[in-house]
Amino acid sequence: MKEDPRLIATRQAALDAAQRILVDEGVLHVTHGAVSKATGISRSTLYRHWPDARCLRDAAFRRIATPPNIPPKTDGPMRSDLRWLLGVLMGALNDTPWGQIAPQVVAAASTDEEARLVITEFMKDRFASVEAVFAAAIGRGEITDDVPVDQLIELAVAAPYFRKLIRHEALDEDWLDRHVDLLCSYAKTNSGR
Amino acid sequence: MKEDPRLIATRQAALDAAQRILVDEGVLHVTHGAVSKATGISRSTLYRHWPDARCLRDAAFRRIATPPNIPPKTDGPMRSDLRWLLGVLMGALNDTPWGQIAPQVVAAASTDEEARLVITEFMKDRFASVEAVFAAAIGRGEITDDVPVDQLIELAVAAPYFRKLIRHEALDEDWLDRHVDLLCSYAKTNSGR
DNA sequence: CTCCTATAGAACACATTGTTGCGCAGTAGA
DNA sequence: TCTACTGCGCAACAATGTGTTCTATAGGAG
Repeated sequence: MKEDPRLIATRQAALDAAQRILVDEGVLHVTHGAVSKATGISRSTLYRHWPDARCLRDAAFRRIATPPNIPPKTDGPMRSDLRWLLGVLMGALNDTPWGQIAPQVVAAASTDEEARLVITEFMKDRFASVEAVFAAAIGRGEITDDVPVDQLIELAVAAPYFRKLIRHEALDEDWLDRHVDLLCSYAKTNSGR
Repeated sequence: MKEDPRLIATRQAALDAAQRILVDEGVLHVTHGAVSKATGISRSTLYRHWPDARCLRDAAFRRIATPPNIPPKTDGPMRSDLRWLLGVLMGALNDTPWGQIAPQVVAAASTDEEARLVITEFMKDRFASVEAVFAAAIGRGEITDDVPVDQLIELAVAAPYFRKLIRHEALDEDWLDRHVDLLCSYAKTNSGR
């Protein structure tokens, strides 16, 4: 028993519009009325699919907030691996819908348990990627295992997020170079004490 | 020609209530109606003071987001100054209304120009405080002026914000000690190259 | 005391949110 | 093809929130 194609078409068109509104105008503007106006789908139909505003917003969030898989690169040298990985992260913040809705997910996480899970899982994944780079560097003997890796990981990820979400400063190649330089410099000068 | 005490009293009572609503229930619930119900002040009076909902919310935000004056401590040593300053910052994030509404300001700033101003001004102030510490350390010769101070300032502030707002991890004394250690260690080992 | 002005309160128009009932049209199964 | 089902559009509706305007009242300044 297949699903009625009308259901699928409506859901897809509505969520396309909801996603666009979420990115362009913010979560507050993702309403049944706005989606209806944008798509031509009647409000009553939208209410049948998503009983209230929260359901609709959650659906729009979930559509965007799925973290992409980052293929690991840990073949060294450390600076190269780190630069590549943080470049991917920076690119996601700059050029994908994720970067645009991240601030709203952050806000939601302060009151909403599910949003908090989404973001902590997301960060756990990011941290693991960075940790793999440092672990590989330790394995190659580039740095020693007495450097405070956990702190460096946090700083590595914190900087681009802080810069983008809170300061609204540009994330560009030049900044990234300096950021990676600082991380590597610290890691190396604190090796083998 | 003094200002009518009625004006002052009304503004203060209204903003007190608006602030409480903002912290307890979120920005969405900060409305003229809600403030009116909470204070007994009539809606028309509130509209006279803040012509629309956005003005009212902005006023409530600004009331909380106004940086408290941090008495500067730059008499050294650098580690002590930095530890003290970041301790104040951490305390603000942990124990003041600012820590509670910061996520909402971050989210609002992604689409709202006024909120962005609030947060960038706030950060400018924080950054200036940290910079004063480094400048004093350079003046005393603790570190040299070829250290990338701007980057260190950003990391110094980014870490607690990232940890609190995005990771929802604890900001405690132990973490702060390690954070300050790392910053100072980097600044000193990269002095006088 | 008198003038000025802030406030309270009510009435109003308007938009948004959410619900319900009905006719229509597209879909699936025989 | 015929029939039963179901999603959709539409209109009407209540409830709430937003913003305006008017008048009467009460408190403050000179």
